[in-house]
Amino acid sequence: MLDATSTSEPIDAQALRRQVAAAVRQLRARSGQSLAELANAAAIGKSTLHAIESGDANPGIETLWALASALGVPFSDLLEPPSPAVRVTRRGDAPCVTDAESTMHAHLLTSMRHVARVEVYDLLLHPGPCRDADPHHAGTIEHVLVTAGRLRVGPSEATVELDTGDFASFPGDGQHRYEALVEDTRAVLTIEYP
Amino acid sequence: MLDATSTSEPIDAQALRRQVAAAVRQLRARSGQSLAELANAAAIGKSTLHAIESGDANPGIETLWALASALGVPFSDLLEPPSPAVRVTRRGDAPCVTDAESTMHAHLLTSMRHVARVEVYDLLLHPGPCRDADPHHAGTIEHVLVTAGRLRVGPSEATVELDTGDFASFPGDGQHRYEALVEDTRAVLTIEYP
DNA sequence: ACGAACTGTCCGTTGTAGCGAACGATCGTG
DNA sequence: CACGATCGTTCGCTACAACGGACAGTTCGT
Repeated sequence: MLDATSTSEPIDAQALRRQVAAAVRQLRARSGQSLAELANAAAIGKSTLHAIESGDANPGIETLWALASALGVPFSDLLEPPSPAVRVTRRGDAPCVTDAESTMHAHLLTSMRHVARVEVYDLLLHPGPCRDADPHHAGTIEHVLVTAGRLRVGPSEATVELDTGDFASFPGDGQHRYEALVEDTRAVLTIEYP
Repeated sequence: MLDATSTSEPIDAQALRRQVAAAVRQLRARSGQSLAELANAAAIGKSTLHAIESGDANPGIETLWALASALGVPFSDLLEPPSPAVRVTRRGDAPCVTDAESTMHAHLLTSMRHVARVEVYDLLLHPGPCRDADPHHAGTIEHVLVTAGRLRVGPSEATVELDTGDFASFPGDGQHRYEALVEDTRAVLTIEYP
């Protein structure tokens, strides 16, 4: 019901510029490109890119689109702050919706918008580490709800421990782990492909 | 190395302008605002808004942000084409995937393509009938995996009984029912909005 | 040590995004 | 029918986004 589209939204123009600046700098650093290289790849001026990265420019959407294309990321990655590595919702923390007769209690765990594909898995795990054989496509996000037992999940460098009823979301395009901590651990896995 | 992030992307600047133009026109029409009203609400010039809606402008991100705010939609709604019609491809059986060490058994329950929004709920139900108060938008589909207890679900005229571990999908835009048959029935509900 | 080839930053110029004001079109109302 | 009100449109004007080129601070080879 309640939308609450996302997290911290830029409120003023200043914050918006800083957000774009930070995103571009970070993405360019990740790709290892130099300022001139990226400017050339995106077919924009070096000074233009510099101004954007410095936060003292209000780039047009065409310029920004060229940048996003050259960086190989969707448009919104430049405009919205990156989501944290792992988002955990502990049992009971999620907003609860109850019907009139109070026969049903629904906890909204997550909401995905504009996704191309979603898969839902029923997971049964035995204790022991289990690394995903094939890393998924860039941009995939995994959502895990533990329905029985205890589970350690997340990106390899930042795993979290979930109890029964806990929920977590994390990027699935990098190295990540699933490790049941007790016998007969069960979970529902929802994979979100961009 | 070409992106191919998602669906139909604007390839050139021309298409991008037309996309933004169409989105703004449509959203403004939906909100019932006049051009002058929206321009005033977004604190931008009427002529600016007209140019954007006509597709002969390359608006800056600040202008576009102000527009998205005034329209009450996330930024990306103006830049990415609206999600195409829903086409649900349901997999009847649940193929089982097992990793090398046999510590994890994953059953693919369903796969949704090209959906605009997906919500995941953790459900706790007490025995007794429970009719959904507000029927969802046309085209929504609900997917239910019972993780504990027994549950009777489905469209009011065709409910089915699910045991623990069973999974079902059914349209959620009509009259439908949730009824736990035993105490402490739990389920994971995935709602798929077109 | 010395260029050569880079890095990112700072100018001068130009095209245009964005603005307010003026414009004709359309619609009710006295 | 004439009138004000509102619709979307068009027209200069100004500010600035975007450009190429010049600039200083690096890491390379030889």
